[in-house]
Amino acid sequence: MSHEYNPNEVEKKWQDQWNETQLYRQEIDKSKEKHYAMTMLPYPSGDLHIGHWYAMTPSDARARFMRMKGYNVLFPMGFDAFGLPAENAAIKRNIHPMKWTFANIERMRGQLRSMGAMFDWEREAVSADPSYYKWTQWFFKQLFEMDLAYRKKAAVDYCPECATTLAREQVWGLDRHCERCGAPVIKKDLEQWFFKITDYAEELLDFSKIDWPERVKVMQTNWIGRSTGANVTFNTEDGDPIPVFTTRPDTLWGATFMVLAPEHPLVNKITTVGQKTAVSDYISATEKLTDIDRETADREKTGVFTGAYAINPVNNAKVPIWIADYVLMGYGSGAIMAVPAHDERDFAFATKFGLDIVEVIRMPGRTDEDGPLTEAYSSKTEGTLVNSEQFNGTPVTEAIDKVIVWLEEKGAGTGAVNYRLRDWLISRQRYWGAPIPIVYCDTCGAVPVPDDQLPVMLPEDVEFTPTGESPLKLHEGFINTDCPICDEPAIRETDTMDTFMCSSWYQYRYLSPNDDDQPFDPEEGAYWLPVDQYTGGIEHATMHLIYTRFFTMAMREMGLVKEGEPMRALYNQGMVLGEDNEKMSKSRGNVVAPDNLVQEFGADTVRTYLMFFSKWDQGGPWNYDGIKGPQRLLSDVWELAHLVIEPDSVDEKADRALRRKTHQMIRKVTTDYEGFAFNTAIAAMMEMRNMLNDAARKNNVSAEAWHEGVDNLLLCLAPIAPHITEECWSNRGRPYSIHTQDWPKWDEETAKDDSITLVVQVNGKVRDKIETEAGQSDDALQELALASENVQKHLGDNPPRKVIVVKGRLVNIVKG
RNA sequence: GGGGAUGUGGCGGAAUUGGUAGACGCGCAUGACUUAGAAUCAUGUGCCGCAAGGCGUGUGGGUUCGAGUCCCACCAUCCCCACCA
Repeated sequence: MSHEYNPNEVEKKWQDQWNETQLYRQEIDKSKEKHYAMTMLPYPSGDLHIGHWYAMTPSDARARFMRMKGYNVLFPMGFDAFGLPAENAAIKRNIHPMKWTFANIERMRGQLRSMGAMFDWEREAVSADPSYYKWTQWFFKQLFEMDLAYRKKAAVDYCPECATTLAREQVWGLDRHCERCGAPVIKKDLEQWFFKITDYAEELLDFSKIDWPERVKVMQTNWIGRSTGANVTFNTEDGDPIPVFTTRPDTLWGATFMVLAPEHPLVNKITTVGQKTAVSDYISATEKLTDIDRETADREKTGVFTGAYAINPVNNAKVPIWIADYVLMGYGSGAIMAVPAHDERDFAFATKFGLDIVEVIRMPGRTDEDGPLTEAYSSKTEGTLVNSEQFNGTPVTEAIDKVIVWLEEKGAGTGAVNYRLRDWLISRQRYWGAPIPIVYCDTCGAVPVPDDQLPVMLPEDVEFTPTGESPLKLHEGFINTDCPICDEPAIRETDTMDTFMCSSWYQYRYLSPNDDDQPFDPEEGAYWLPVDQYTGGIEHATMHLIYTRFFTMAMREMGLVKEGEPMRALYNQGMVLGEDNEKMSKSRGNVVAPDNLVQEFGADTVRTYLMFFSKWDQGGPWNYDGIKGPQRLLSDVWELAHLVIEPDSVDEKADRALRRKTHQMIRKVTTDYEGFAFNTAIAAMMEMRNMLNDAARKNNVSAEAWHEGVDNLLLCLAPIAPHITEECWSNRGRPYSIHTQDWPKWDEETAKDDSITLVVQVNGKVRDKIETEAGQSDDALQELALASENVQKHLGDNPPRKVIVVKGRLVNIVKG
């Protein structure tokens, strides 16, 4: 039996065999506990990137581990197949997006298979398939009927390059560029569909039911941006109410002016004749500003007086109303009460325009003699109220609540919560997405397409223009239809849905991807849901991972799921970088192509290296030399597994040491897999390999100890390197398949060390190391330590002042 | 400006969570095998020092018998959010 390890041959052989024997068919089995493991599905860009391998193969290893531990594991795969690149390819290369997408999927399926992952392809879901988007549309209708979808005209972020609107999350960077193409994003007034994700802001802030990384929870919390305070209504002199939100109702007496966003609907009405020109000049100047300029915090404040005044409801003071671009229409009510003494921005504005600054919070230690404030004082924890009538002398810490109570009694305001989270804009002016199933009728308004007419199919006979404008808008056959209610001629919605809509519910479609009667089979759902372990990149923290939570909460209202949280546990992997420690990119020329690696090293080696070079959540640079370590490990495992061992004599000590190592390895690998620490698990298996190598060379261990070691090494390695372990297992005459074997158990007694290295310190510095029997009493260890020659030398004549014994490990002697 | 994370040999990274710093791997050095190389095997490998010994986890302080780990201040890098009222 002198066959060489040929990875490509072995991998092909077993991938075929697994396929034939349906080893990875995943079906309901109520005799077993279920485990729904899921890794984020890829976009079919055409080529599998090493990043996909990095995201998916450790996730696969974890799923395989859970399977061997006895769980019935569901580990599906699919494609998030709608989206812009397909359309861009269509425009550039004159290929239909559908053709492009499905060709890519075909190619990527093959690449994904080369990973040797345990995906159940029977459960594959493809979001661009009509049988899938039928249900995406159905969900849109459900949300519409639940009043969670609405249409409004809004100034939305628009990418001129992609010719479509973007969700706020898809606008990136200080310069506010398009997530996809990098072009600067502009504002545009359009009628758009929104989902009321803000209705769930409070529940989305509650992470108590899920075990997600702190980082993601913090990012989502900041994104939702809850702040508490009060809504207070100021009235103009003409009696027009201007509601404002403030987090500092305690500073109301210091509100010496108001500022409205230039887009505020009241601006036109209240501006006095004399200020008309100045105001309209300012508004058009603002419109010309890019968002880059407008939203830079350290920019000098600009603004203009409207000529109008409002009445401060707490003291009836007459305060001027200004407009300024530092107040944003999209947050709160688009208007603020300005308290220059206690808000940095208002202070800067008041200073520039010579507006009154009234101190209403007295900072501790400050007196009247200190003169006017030189900067805003905004502490929420220190200071007391002044110039605030009956509240004078109230500490700030109590004042906020007291003022709210008083405002409510007086009818001037109410306690309020405000969120930074906006409703989710889902309309896209693009072709390659799920059409929004709405028909506009002159008499009946916006009417949802009846269920029996779903899906609203994307027409295939479309022409793409270089401008990127959606060809749906030009497709007469698509646009013109009849109203489902009154049967009169009507017009179809030509926008399609944000692809995040498709990926918000794919974990449900996997349950029964071919079901034509419902989004998913409830029986499957009852068994598999929710997802137990989700893995994927951190970049989705405030997008996909918020959307899918919202979606599931809404699905709970629809009665489709029991729990409002889609994924119980989440793990974020890091990123593989290029050899130069930089993000991989074509322009840098540091891209690592997995297909070539598989050719050269085999999938098992690539998998092992990816899981070995760093802890999974950290990521790190790829290194072509570094892959040699895992490569040697696997070729050694191959040799060891095929070795025939016939010891002339057995060295009891070596035999015992090998058995101990075996059980220590099982223990270490088991706990490491549980915590996604594949790197240290592999290190433990390498130690095992080293010891087996040594035993083989010396030929001094029993056949029992040897086979126990080799078999358990194969079992431990199986989740990471599924092909080579299957082949070795099979060649050793073990039953098919290694992947359905029980996860090995370790014996604590066998794993126990029988000797220890006692570390002896004097004043915390290591002065001796003594090999001694394990399990001795503290007193015995202390005696042993004190007897050390080296210790005596360092101790001198004085008796030790103190001796600390760390059980079974260390003795520290404090000099007298 | 706010929030979060990270900093350990030539390199990737370990460290039972306050108890031997540097596991495991790469690389390197020396040796073996070889006509030679590749591969493989053996031994060594934090730094300074012939040695005894000393120094060492971004920097400076502190707590402790004992600190990579805890506390305070600072430096550097990365990520997220950002005129959010």
